[in-house]
Amino acid sequence: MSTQHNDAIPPHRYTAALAGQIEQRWQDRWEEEGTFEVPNPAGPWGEPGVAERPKRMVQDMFSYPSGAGLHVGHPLPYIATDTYARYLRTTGANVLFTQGFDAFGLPAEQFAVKTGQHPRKTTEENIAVFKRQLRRLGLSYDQRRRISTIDPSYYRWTQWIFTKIFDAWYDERTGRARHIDDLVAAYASGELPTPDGRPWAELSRVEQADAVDQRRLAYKREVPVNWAPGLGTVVANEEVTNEGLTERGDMPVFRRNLAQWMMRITAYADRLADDLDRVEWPESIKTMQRNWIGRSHGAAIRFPLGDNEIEVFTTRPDTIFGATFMVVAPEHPLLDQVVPQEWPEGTKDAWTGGAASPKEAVSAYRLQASRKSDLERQTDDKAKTGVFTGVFATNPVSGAQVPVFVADYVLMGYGTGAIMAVPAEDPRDWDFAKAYDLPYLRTVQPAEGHDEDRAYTGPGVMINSDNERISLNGKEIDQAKADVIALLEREGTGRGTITYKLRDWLFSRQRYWGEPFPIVYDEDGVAHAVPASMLPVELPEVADYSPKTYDPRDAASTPQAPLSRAEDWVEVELDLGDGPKKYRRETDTMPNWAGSCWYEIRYTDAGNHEVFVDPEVERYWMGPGRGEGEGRANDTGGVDLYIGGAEHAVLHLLYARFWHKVLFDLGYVSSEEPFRRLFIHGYVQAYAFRDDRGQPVPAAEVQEHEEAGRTAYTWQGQPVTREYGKMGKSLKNVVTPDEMCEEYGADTFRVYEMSMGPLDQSRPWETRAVVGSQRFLQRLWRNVIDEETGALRVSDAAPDEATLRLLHKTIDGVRRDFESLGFNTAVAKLIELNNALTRSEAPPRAVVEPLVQMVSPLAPHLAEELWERLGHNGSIAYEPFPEADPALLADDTVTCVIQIKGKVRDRLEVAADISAADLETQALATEKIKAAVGDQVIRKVIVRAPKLVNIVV
RNA sequence: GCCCUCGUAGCCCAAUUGGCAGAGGCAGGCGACUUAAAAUCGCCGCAGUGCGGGUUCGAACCCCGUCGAGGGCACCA
Repeated sequence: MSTQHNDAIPPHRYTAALAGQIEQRWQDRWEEEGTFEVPNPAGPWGEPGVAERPKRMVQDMFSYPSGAGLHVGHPLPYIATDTYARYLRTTGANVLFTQGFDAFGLPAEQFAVKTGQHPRKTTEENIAVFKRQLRRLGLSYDQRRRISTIDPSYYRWTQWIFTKIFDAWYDERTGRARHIDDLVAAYASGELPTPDGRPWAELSRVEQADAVDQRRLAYKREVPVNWAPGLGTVVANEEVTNEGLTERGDMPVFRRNLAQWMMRITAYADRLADDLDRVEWPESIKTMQRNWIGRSHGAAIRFPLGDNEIEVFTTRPDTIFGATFMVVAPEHPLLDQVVPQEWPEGTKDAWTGGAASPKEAVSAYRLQASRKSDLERQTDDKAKTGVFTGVFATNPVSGAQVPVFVADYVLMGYGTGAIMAVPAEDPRDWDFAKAYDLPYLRTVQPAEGHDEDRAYTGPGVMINSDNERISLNGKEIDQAKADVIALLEREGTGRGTITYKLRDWLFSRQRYWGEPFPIVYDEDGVAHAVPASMLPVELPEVADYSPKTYDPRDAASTPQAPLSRAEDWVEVELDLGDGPKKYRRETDTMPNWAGSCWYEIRYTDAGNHEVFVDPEVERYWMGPGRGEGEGRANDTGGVDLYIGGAEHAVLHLLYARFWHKVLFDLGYVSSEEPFRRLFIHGYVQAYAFRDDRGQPVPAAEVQEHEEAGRTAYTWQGQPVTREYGKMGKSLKNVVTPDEMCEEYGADTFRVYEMSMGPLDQSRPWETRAVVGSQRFLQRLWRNVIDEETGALRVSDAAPDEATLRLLHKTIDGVRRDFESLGFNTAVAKLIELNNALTRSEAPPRAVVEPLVQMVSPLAPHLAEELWERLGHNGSIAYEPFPEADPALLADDTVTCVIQIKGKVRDRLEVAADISAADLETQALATEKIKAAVGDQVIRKVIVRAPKLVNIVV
């Protein structure tokens, strides 16, 4: 047996194996000692004096414990928040940092349907795998605060919040939510009219309940959904293919109206839009939310049509003189009343769809449109279809008679389901006008060079827009809008309006693996909230997790949720205050979003089983004016730093904001927003390689060659092509953190992830480059520890001037980088300082110790180990971050560049505090400059002392 | 189609935010150590910032146009 290989490696080298031992040891110790458990000002984890301590709350978005485990992309944000949290602890802050699991959801349920395995079992197994993988990375979570949405002790409070939303209504007069009792009182006193205007006392019990339900923030309503009888479930729009089949199983989908729980998020549209101005989020995400809310100011305008009228919504009332026709949605109710028997005079052939009469044409078109799913109507290519309805309406401003069409590019669900079509200024109307031989009239002067064969949507002045009642010509668009609205309101033909794209949130799911609703129905079908004392309503065991399925083509069938099979659970006798009575439980469950709508609040007080959060605890961690919010005007409060991916830019972040605002209105939290500062991270992506048949080949086995000056790739000798994108099993390019920890150690992996590039940018993974981070940590180790003997190498001698200056510059720079999440540049500065020390025989302790401290947020295990070997007893985690000495930051002399017309011509060593006049004199006097200027006339000299002089000749 | 990011050396990325294009890492080359190799250490950078214009004394950075990559939304009147 040969031991040559082992002999070659010094016994105390920082290898992956040694790193592994060190990492394991410190992870155990942190856990035993509860190093990262953080106290609260009150409640179960309350400690005296905490309320006065500065705090920070740092959080990643929930992770979903999928069965596939983690790849190297997943931990990127976790390592970043951990590094940041660790840095914050060294600045004296009380840091709340933990992580939990968003563990309800479809994948576990589908697995359960397939295998009969209880979703709780598979989910908990997945969570265990995740926890093991994450533990190995040394993330400094407060383990006590880790929560999982599937725990009854958590979803008890999710249900409780639901009952609070159910028991609330939005009072438009005050612009906030109030308890439902206030609504009953307002109805009873006549302060608010009942829905049909009759006095409250005259309504029956069921009618009263109905009147209240109509204004609840959580309410039940018949809404159109995608019903797939073959699957027995309702599917989301994105799960329906272009062919109108389900993505999973290719089952037919039918549009059906079903009673579903809804959340009245539209009541908060204005506040959700306006408060974006008060949070520190990336502009791109704010824009996406604003677009999603889609608040648009426009006008509702009534176009007379015989004895009837069509009300349209438009954002461009200024263009009303250019409205040459109108379009209504196929579902528009007016079509049932106004379509005549015969084509009127002036009907063009193209308008009729080949039908003998308008009635036939319209009903044929409506039938055709009804067969399309929403998605089909939207993706059906750009071709516009429609038919003439046989009627003309009157433009209330210009007086023109305009033909009315029905077309499915107008949606019943938005605005009024009818538009005035202005082809000259709207591309969709333009397309329709071209297809159906309709005229256009420009009312905004197009910019120079505009293609005459296209609609013009840009700015300009109004043209062709005047008559005896109004003149818009020559005015800007905004002014023209205001003028038209004023005229409409004066003449009673329209009004200025605000509409939103945002719709109420469909909150029901016909699934098993979700939170049960805390709702029961009495014998009249009236819904009652389950009182707090009876929560949680636990998920019952069922024999079969799948919903009842039907013949795939049986459109008339009705969904039966999996919970409805648990009959013993559904039928229940409760005493809700008026004696024991029989009730039926709601059998829908909540959507995946519910658990992630408030988890940040629960993190702050996860051990409290009396309330969902102690108000004092919430105020401390999330209240306005604290942490990052200190000194901020009009601060909203909320988590100090929330990091996540852009895929949650709209839905999760909007829903969580909505719940938070309701809780704020009802007085349960002091913060107005859940996340004061948001940071969106980039993705770790990867190259994938395909052979000539387009099949992915294992990326790790692909070889790189130089071929005719270009890089070529081969796998097992055959050429393959490279593409860039996500990491995934099917692309055979997955690299896992486990492999990296095995091969290099967790600290190396952490440093590499942080040094790859800026956190907000995506970048490709390159295993080959990880060794650079390992070498850095090895050099650091070697600067402290002798590889042969294991002895300390540091000296107590004072560092030289240059090293000392470098140290203080590094401290200053690294601190700034940590503050701004610039971990890649922080690592570069630390490598530079470390490299400066490798030249030294015995590196000075006065430099080594601060270096180890600065490395500790990035490579915490190694830093703890070195800190201990340097003779310190406690953990390095709370050692105060080194302070930079300002006197050592400023150099005595600097290199000044001298430019002529912006081109560098000479350099000058000058004192850092040189005056502008002296510098100019010196610069003009150097030989090179004198030669370069020659006899040219100096027109101007720009001096930026002490670094730059620019001479303009 | 619309919106948001990003294009700097063979590759990943810096550049005190309008002032010397190069901090750090990978790969590569040369040298030292070694019988040799690995490891380690030292040294080595003419890419002018995707492309075309503009503003400026001065542009990687600001503006306009254009091409490419990634992400998001989608007939929202």
